[in-house]
Amino acid sequence: MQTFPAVPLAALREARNNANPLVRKLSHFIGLSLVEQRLIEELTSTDEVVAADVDISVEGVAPRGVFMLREGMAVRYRTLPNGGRQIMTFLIPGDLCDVHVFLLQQADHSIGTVIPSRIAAIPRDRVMQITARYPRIGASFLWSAQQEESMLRERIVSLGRRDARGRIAHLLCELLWRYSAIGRTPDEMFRLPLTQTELADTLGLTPVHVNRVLKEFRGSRLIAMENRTLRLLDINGLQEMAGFDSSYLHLNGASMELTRYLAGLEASAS
Amino acid sequence: MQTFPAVPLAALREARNNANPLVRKLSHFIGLSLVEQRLIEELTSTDEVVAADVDISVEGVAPRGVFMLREGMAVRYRTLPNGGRQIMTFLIPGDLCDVHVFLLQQADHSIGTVIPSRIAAIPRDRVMQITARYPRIGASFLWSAQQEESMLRERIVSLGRRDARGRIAHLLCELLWRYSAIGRTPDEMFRLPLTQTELADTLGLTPVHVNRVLKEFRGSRLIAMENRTLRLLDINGLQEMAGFDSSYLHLNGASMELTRYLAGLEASAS
DNA sequence: CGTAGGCTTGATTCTTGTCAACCGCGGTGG
DNA sequence: CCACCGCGGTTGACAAGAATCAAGCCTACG
Repeated sequence: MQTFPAVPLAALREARNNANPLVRKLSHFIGLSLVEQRLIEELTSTDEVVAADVDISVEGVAPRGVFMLREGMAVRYRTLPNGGRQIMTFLIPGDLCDVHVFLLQQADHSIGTVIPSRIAAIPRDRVMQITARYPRIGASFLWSAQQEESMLRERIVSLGRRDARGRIAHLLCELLWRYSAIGRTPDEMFRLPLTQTELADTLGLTPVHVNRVLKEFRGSRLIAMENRTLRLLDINGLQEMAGFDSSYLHLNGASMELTRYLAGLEASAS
Repeated sequence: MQTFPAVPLAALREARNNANPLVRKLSHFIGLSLVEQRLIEELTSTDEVVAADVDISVEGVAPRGVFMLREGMAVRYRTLPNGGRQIMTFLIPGDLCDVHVFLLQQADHSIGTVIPSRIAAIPRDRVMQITARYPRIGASFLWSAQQEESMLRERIVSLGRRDARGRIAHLLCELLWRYSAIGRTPDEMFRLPLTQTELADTLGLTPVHVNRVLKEFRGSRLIAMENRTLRLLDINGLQEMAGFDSSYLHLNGASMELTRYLAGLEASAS
């Protein structure tokens, strides 16, 4: 991570330990000042409880506003004419939903919780105001969208060119990295609240086959599961099996050049 | 498509017949004024010839500037440790490349031509200026990015939940719709300059299997191929086989509400 | 005229899907 | 308090879709 005079180290440390998962996530891209952190916290300050298996946004209807997932887990998915469904993405705490979807007449997929969750509804015009006024926040939101898109591409690679083992291993590694980016992976362990059917719908497999592969992973001591909590025992083994390369997550910060450019914008805006 | 007083019908007609494929594509989202059309044409006025099988942007290095594909065809792809490759997207004329990638330190995938092509390099600061000054152009670029993302999700659905026939049929339908959106499909026919290996690398199949399915399609008179030009003989049959629903391409225009909102911005900007 | 890349085809293998049954647990209602 | 129910996980037997291996063919091109 590049530090730059514009943001003091103390602010950086603060961001990395911030209780707000969005601030933590964004801090992997750019150092946010304390003011910027407060603004993001305020932007995502509402708190709404959503039960498990509830659709927040549904295919075919005009998307409702922007929101951030605060706690829990949600999936983007699409149901097919033949009854099947495909999960495209997992939303974990700190994930923003579709800052730009308002451009579309209707959502082309649904978003639904898989476990009880909490979301922060974000008024669209506040987003507009803040991103216009604070270019670094705007840039970090765009970065977040780029990261999501990159994850979509990586899923395409998984589905197209990895076998069942590789797909599952890759997904587990991805989740570990993402949880770790928001500071929620003590001991390479995280809660995996997904049913095997949900995993199958994500990975283009059947629940039966997912079960068999997980069993194999447990047998070869790659993972361990105790009451819905997953522990990755052999991360290197999993990463190798998956051909996992974390660079697609872009967690290594903005370039010096961009950081400087944004600092310039910041200065001229205020 | 919603017409709105801000843009006269003549301009709409002009956009729909514009020689610039980007203008044509964007006109499916929003009616661009003649001035806006001229600006986009000017923005994409440079012309650079690129041979077949040349990488325009390569994985691991900082992305070069924005460009538009003017003629030909390119693919986004990633090569895997084991030597395989996965194509994620096709770029056809009018496709913009990564208005926002400059945020990333390094590209997570490569972009390369598959046939001789022509591209228009676009200076990033001109994009910034124009999108800031002309919100409708800015919005249409964002729409274009949303559309691309939507195509990524649809590919995930294909790879995850459609069999070989469905995947191929879906891809052909998608290309037909996209070519038709830029006015290049006389008689449901278009040039398909891809080798079967490239198709396989897109669809998560082997070249051999792609060959067999195409043979079957020809046999059942779904398609016909004569010297590298493909004709879809039975579009309904293909769409049904694929479970194809074009709404993910979002070609049906912006909502009235958004159109009005952008007109407002336009007015206040000038 | 020779060659390489791409297309075509057949024989065979194997990964994954399908079908079916059973288990165990948590919730619910009698 | 207990029987019932349903969902999710587990396992086995079998089927099928796609991969693999291998060879021949055509054509554009040097």
